[in-house]
Amino acid sequence: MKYEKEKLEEKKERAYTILTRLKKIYPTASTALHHTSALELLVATILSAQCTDERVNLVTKALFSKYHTTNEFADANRAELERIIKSTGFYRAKANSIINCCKMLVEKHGGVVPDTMEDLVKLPGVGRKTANVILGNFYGKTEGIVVDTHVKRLSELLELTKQTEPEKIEVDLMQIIPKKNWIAAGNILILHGRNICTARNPRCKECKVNDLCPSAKD
DNA sequence: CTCCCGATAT
DNA sequence: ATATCAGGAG
Repeated sequence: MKYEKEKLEEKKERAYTILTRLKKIYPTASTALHHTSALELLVATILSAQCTDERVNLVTKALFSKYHTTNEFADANRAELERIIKSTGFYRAKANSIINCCKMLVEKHGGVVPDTMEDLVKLPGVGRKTANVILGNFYGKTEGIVVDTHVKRLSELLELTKQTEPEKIEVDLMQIIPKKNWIAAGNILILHGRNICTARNPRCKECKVNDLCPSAKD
């Protein structure tokens, strides 16, 4: 709890310095999930739960060559869909989410993926994390910050928040990061989490912001 | 809080 | 063997 007494302004400045330095390492920070439409990004993001983006891209390559429209996903053969996405884990729940989600898109949104947080989180299998990914990376809208397992871990290690619940962490981050950087911030923290600040053996020596991290080890 | 769940690195 | 991977629902 090194930064327990840190003032809000100081925390904002530290966060800004951290993100500015990391931005230089990851200049083109954007989603690593392959997609050519909002629908594809939605499906890919649903599949990304507790699974590496690398594997998601492998699966979606086959998946998107078979299913193209919201209608096709809504009417998909459940067994076949499950078979294709099986290797991403949670495959029954994910197949359910994809099918039910696309059914709602067809029934209530004319088959189009909505571009507001309000509508997105009403979709089955879609929470704030998934909604923020779509809003930020496809529609160029910033209604929040993506808080996935990486952003959660780094925010806690860097003591940018004392919260442990993703939604509360997001509120804290939104308070200390300028809105125009919300999208980039999420993508940068995710990349740094994958490359350097890993969950198991974080490579703190190689970390360019270890001097600003109370959890850094040598 | 638990459950969903396969693949991979350690 | 075990922890972890772009979470969300009940």
